[in-house]
Amino acid sequence: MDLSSTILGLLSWKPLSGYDLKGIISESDLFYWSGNNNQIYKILLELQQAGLVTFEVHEQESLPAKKIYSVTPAGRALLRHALLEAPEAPELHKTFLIQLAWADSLTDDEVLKLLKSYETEIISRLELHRGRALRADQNPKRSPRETYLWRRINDNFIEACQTELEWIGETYRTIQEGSYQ
Amino acid sequence: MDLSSTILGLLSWKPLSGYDLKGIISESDLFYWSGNNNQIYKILLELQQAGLVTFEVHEQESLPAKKIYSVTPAGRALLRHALLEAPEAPELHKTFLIQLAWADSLTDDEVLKLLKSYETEIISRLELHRGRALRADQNPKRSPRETYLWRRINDNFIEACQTELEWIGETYRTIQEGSYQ
DNA sequence: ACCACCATGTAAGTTGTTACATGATTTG
DNA sequence: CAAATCATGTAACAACTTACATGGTGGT
Repeated sequence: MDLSSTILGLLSWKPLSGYDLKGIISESDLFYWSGNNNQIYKILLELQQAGLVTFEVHEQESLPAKKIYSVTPAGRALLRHALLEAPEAPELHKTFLIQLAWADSLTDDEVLKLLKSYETEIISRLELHRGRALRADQNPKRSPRETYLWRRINDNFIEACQTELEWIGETYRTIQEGSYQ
Repeated sequence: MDLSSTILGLLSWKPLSGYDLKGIISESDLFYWSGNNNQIYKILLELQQAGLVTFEVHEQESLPAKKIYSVTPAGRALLRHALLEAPEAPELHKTFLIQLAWADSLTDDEVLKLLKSYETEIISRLELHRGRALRADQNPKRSPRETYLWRRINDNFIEACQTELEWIGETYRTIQEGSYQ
């Protein structure tokens, strides 16, 4: 699942403009790309030239015109193919753990302070995902199963946060007590 | 924590060649970069030109000579500075969840098959990290705290796998029973 | 007045990937 | 005899980021 398949997926849900896609991608954690113009507009052009998407220009009064993209049957076929590819294990980019890995030159106090501020960071992520569970009305809900899967995807992020918080707590206590000796 | 700080960290542990760094980085999940030559040798050159590392050429009989890099005091100072930067929340690249997000066009059976094969993938990751806990003799152990932190970093990956497996199990059962309706 | 939002796009740069080149030595 | 390991490095390309350009509308 790369960015173009993700865009195909989004468009298979409902027709969207490049600007819409940018907004959705840059706000989500699931679609982890930055959502910058350069990539999105370039991919849309490529998809369109490959006959996987088409667009209609929607003129608006007092606002710039927008190109609303939707998936062609060929696009749907390609997406389906991509969805059946063998799942890959997640890539976890936990830079904080790298920080800890080389923390030997830091004092206990400095390490504890880092753990606390990491905890704050994770808590705010957790709040974010919990909030997202409530206003999930803009999620795709084409079938009961899809509604369920989207809730489960959000749960996945919530559970990851909770596991991380437990890990932080245990690590913090042990260092504070010096009981690793 | 970017790749150059990571390399500084590795060299602050013990002097290493570019080839060593490449091996360590490409085998680890913690240091999530691919560990390709192009980046590593380029960064080593930059670090050296900035006076953050130095190298000694070690000639070997019947093997190519190697440049063994180590950190200078300036390099250590910069690393310490990087270690005290505000921790960032992890970036989770779970492409499988994106696959599920657009799985509406797949049958229940196809989704279940994907979940099973994702489970297999995660189990093998778990085994990998469990194994790594046993032969952790090549980890840095400059202090009891560092030994502890490296064990905890490995635990973090193990716990993430376990949480993922529980999530998979619950999702699988619910879809199999159709009890999301 | 200034900033944000809408909506498209481009330019310039950094980072990251795969593949190649060299060449001796060891392993299957 | 082919492949992998050791060890350095380069070339060509793909992916990604930040910033800019345009220009009207609406809010503080």
